[in-house]
Amino acid sequence: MKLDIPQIGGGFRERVEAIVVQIPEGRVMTYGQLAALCGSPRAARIVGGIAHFGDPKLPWHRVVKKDGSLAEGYPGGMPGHRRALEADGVLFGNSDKVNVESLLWHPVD
DNA sequence: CCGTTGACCCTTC
DNA sequence: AGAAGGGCCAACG
Repeated sequence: MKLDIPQIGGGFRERVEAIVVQIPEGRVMTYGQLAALCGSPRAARIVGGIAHFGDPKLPWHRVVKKDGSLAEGYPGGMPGHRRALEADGVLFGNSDKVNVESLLWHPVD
């Protein structure tokens, strides 16, 4: 046990969740992108912690790494994460990564 | 207030 | 292109 991610009292976690819940289907975002939008571009790790202890109802499966690789902590590991993205309509190539440059979404869009 | 931790990111070999 | 190490920031006890 470590970072339990406390209740909504500061704003960082609330801000991140607010963005993740807005990610449309078939699109993906990077932890660094979310962190930057919330005000801390270097707090990508914090976003990851929120992803695990945050609201499971949010589409965390649409959040991937900067290079397009999937999260290892996701339920089921990379395969489980890949299935979730495919369910959203995201197609994978021969690699276990997604085309971030093409699927990367932005809240202003 | 200080130390520890993490679904990461960046630089370098 | 892949692997290894260090650093970053926010939150808990």
